[in-house]
Amino acid sequence: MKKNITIYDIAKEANVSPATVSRVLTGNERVKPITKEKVLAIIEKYNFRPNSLARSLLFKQSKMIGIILPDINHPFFSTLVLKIEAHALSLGYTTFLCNSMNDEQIESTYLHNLVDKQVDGIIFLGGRINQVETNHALAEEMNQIMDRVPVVFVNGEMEGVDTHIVQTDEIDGITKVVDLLNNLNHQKIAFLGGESGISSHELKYNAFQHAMKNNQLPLNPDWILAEGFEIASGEALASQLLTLKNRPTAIVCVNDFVAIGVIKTLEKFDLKVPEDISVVGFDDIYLAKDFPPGITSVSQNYDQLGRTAVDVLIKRINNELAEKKITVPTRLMVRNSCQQLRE
Amino acid sequence: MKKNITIYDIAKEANVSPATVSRVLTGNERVKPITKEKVLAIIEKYNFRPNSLARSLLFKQSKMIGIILPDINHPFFSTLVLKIEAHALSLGYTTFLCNSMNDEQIESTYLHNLVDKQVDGIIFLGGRINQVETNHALAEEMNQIMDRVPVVFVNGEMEGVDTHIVQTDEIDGITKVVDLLNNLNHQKIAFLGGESGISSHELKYNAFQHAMKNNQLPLNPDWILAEGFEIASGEALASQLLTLKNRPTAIVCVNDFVAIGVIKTLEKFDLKVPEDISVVGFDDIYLAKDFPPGITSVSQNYDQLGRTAVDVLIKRINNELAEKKITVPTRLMVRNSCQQLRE
DNA sequence: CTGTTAGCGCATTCAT
DNA sequence: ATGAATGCGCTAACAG
Repeated sequence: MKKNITIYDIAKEANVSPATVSRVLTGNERVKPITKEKVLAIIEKYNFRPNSLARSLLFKQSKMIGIILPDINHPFFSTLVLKIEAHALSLGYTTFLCNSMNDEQIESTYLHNLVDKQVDGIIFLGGRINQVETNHALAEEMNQIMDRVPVVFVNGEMEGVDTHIVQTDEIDGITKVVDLLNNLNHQKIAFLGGESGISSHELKYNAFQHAMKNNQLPLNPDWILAEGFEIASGEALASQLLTLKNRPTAIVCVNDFVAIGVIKTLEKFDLKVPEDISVVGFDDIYLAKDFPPGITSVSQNYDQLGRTAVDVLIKRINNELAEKKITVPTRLMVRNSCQQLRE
Repeated sequence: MKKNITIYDIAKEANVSPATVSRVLTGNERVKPITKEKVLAIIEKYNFRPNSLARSLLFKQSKMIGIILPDINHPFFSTLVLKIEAHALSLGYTTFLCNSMNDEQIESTYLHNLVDKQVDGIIFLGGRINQVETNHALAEEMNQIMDRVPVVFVNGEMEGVDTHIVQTDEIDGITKVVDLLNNLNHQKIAFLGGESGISSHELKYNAFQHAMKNNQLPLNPDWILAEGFEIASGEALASQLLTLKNRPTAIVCVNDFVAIGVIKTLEKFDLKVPEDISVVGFDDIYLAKDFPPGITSVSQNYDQLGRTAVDVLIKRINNELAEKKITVPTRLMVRNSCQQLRE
């Protein structure tokens, strides 16, 4: 294309040394106003911008933060990423987004890619850090990465990997949900969705069991069905649930997608939500309020979650101390998908 | 943190020159197997990985592609980005995502940021390239960017900016929609959503007018309402439409979000979709099939759109010829939100 | 087959 | 206040 213009070119045309150009660029040292004007004019003229690769090479910092996540297409992630990006940008960092498409291989590739590109830190969401049984090889890899660049986990952890964690208080979230349903007189409550071995499911499921016991509500194994986090999962699970003679009066879903699938299926079977059956989701994706009848859900506090992750990471980057594990509170968003049980 | 390990460290420990290490790294030149083994062992031992910043500086290519878009939170963009990223990755490029949050200022910041970071090319979606009235200053800026790095526009263009464009055949998409409704005997058809001055609206609106005329259907100005691309826009517009005594029997929406808002509102007014009124969307976001009753929509062929954009850009990066403007066909996804008009 | 050297673009010493 | 020299980590010439 076109020859790259450098500070040398600017210097030559301005009859100064490259060092002087560099000085006006950074503003770190004094330059005589006249000289400065002259240099600035040439810079303007050629629309010159310094090569940030060269800078990064010199400074050993790129001002880039890598983000690894399973799937940007999921509202939970896209919303969170947006918050992370905005906050990072306000702090002078650019973010580098990597979709692993839930593939451990791609995850590894990106992880190394980011290190190669000299990102200053990495925020890791979902994927391998979301597995209850830590895969040893993956943990090992993670540790190697952390030898080079600080990493923050969001909503996950790995056995044998000692890093900083920012997490949603999923347990408290589910507890609030069960309490709500209990207050609405529901006793027959189902828990649908998720996948055994995935911590964002296990955490919630355990919290569900606890909360049910605490409220002295019966746990019916027939009403505990796990089979994914997608809309289709919700549809499949609801269909399965409806084959039972003894049906629950309320359904807690592992996330909003599953809740959407469940609601769709219930309506298909001519069961009204919330009149015939109450449904609650989790995540409070932007659709929760727009999907009829408006889904009661647990908000993950995206903004706080994202900001905190960035703040912790940047502290680590600057070798400052940071809390090892920060838990972000949830907020129950009550909408129209559940109501008082009618006798 | 920890001292960065370089090829010099590897070289010293292996008793070879840095050049030799570099050779085994790139594999471009022959190295005696024994030597190679030895070097590889040390690399392995330290888990060494070459600094890609240094490489990029040398090669004057970063193997990075920048993507600028208004909002990753919108399914249209997140889906498209996913396709772009996957294809780019398969071709050895990493993508650098930038959300402008629909702010021209941020858009500019990112644009320059990407150039500074020496991306090899930029894919531009939405934002300034989506305005019918090109803003001169922004076009100027765009041209300056293009002096340094090739740019491909997706679904947009700017007056005075001569670049490569990949676009969805929105006109044909809308035409298909009107033809469909016409075949279902609808004559009273509304067009809702969008924003005057935004090309993704104007294009569709004009196509709508044409198609209506071609089918000899009447255009009722009361049924043409534009006020945004969001779910809330659809709700507002539908409410407005329903105040009329003379109501349409079918509604074409500028996109699926608007369609969702419209359907929500219709149901709220006890109008059944499609029994009482037919609704069609655009984009075929993943929700279209899941939002009751299943929204008939026009698919943008995300995969083809994304791949083509990447392919064109990479051709430009490699100074190969590429078609200046490529139009990607749409596909009508017929679902349950419209039906034959009952007399 | 391998070592030496130079340079990618920049900012920062150390001189002057 | 400014210029010359150096090095960040790497690879491609050029020698040997």
